[in-house]
Amino acid sequence: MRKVTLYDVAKQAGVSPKTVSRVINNEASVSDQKRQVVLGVVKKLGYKPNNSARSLRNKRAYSIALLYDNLSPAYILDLQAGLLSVCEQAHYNLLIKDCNFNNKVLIDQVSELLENTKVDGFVLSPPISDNKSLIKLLLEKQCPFVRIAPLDGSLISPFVLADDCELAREVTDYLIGLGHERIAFIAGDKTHSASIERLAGYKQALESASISFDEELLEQGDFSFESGEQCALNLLDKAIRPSAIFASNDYMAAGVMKVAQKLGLTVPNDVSVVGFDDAPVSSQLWPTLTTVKQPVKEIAAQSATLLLDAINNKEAKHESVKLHCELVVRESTSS
Amino acid sequence: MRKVTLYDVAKQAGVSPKTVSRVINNEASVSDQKRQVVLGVVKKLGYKPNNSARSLRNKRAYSIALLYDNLSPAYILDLQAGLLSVCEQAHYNLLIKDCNFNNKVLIDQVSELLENTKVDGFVLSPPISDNKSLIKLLLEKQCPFVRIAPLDGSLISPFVLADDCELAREVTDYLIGLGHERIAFIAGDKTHSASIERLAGYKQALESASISFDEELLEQGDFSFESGEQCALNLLDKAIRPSAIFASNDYMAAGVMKVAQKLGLTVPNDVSVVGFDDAPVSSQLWPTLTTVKQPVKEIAAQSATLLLDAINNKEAKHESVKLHCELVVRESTSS
DNA sequence: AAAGCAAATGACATCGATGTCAAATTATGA
DNA sequence: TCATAATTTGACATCGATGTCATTTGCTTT
Repeated sequence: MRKVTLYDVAKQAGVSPKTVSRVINNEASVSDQKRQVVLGVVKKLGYKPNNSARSLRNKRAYSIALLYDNLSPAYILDLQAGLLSVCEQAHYNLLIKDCNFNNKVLIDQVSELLENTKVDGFVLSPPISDNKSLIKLLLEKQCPFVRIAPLDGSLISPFVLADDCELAREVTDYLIGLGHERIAFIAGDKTHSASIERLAGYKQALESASISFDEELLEQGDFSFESGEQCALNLLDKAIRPSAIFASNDYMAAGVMKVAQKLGLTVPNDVSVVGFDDAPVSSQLWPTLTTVKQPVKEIAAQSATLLLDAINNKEAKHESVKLHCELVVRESTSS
Repeated sequence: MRKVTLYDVAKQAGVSPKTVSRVINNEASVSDQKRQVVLGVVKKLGYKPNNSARSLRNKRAYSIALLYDNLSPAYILDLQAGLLSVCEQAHYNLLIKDCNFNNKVLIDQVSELLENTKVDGFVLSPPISDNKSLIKLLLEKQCPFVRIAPLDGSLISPFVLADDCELAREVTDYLIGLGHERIAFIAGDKTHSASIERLAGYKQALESASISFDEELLEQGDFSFESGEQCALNLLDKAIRPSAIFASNDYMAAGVMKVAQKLGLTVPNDVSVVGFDDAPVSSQLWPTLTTVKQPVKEIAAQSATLLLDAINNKEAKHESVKLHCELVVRESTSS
């Protein structure tokens, strides 16, 4: 049983191959009648277009690439899963590219993907979403791309993000609701929009509750476990300890828990701790960590959808989409 | 500047396109003289063969697929990185396939990859490495594949694994060296060879040290955090507690730590804990976890190399490769 | 009913690499 | 030296889909 081609479909349907091609590609000038016939035969024979042939003719690879850097593995894997779900539907391939290297190499590799592999579009995950030289390149080459959680909210491309600010506000409100007033905040790497947004949400909540923002209670981390430890040391060493610490990701929160326990403090009795991201570690610690779950798969799926839109409809306007996060209350917080 | 094709090279080199093709594909019957000339021009023009055209003609996709199931995200990401490093060199694509679904769907999806995408080979990661129906399918279709850490050590395909048994022995020796005698073991999911091997190593070490194996000290987990908790509860509830617990992965070890701490025990003073895999969590706990680091990237790179060999040299004999793990001593163990 | 025009359709060439097979070249042996 | 075998080499067709452009069909309009 040979592979069915366009020609097989054409013969069965009694039309020319070109007409079948038109139907497959959803082109305009085909009569409804023939279109129906062709679609029928396509279904009957289980015809699937040959990607190699299409690529050859069209100079397109029918594939998109995900560029990522060393964030949390679980986050990256969820992104991949979300992208894959859409790509499979659309018969696109997903290429993955670990960009854990210097900028020059990144640019070279992306150029190579554009020129040789003819990748149709890119998904940039943070912090690559704001890589200036990369974005310049993609804009110059007019290659469609989508950014995930960019700092730069201009519509140079579609982008997708989570409502980090709102949820940070909600977390802080929740802590305030528990009776906390001295709530410390550990900010993350400034090159991620998430850091900025989460800090903003924290400040907003304080303001709504008329708690004045105290510079003393703000520490600057970089999303790593070690930075969490360091910041926690600074915070817990103060004359008057904060009664709650909100770290802007789970790795730093884990660092906080370690330091607290080392200092003989009990979480949450002596100090409440909150993280962000719902990384695996948040349910593998004791006490388990109250945190915020981002809809990472949905973010990725949306990104893929927007990207495919942009690829197949060059005139489409760029959109941005914001998705909802969810507070996950576990054991590391109490009044 | 148009893309360079075979024809451009042929013209410059003063030979026929077919000859260039022969050189590119390393075929035999080309005189050394012409071969040199062609290679020179190839380099000079920076010629890269067009994958779509090759695929179309050869009915091969120049890509391999990684099949994985929900193990630890960090493990999967390392596998991907190792595979990518080899694939990029060889100008192969890597497709990734999350197989987190039932067997029938898996088989369908793999068939689809074989028949439509024309994937050239597969890398099976555990526990898929021992999926009977999948292996049957691949053997029938004569599609090359490599298994990572299979239970079944027969050479139906090349396979790559880590020296789990030796390292489990080394870990146990290390604990014995610290003076421990009541060393408990938490086994992992039996469908992973790692579980079997790690248990074997543990038993061997006991035997060498003339410590008799005590059924009481063996618990059966499934690699999850929760199973670690459960097993730890069983173990720490005994009349005479074990003085050390060796969990066969880090997630279960994290579960053990949680339970120990909940019961008011101090790690490592009251009980030493060891994990396996060097997952991120092992350095995000307190105390940090003594564990074993597998060379996951190297395992993946080796797998890719063996797979590409098998693809490009159908007559090649199947090999198996075993790679070394490394004991990482951290804070969760003491005498 | 004839002319005029838009929409639908198809013939053919093409994308880039390679298999097939025949021609040209070189090597071998008598 | 010449016939014959072995090796190189190249002409041409082909993989499957689609762009180009010419042709046909169907529909207005006068």
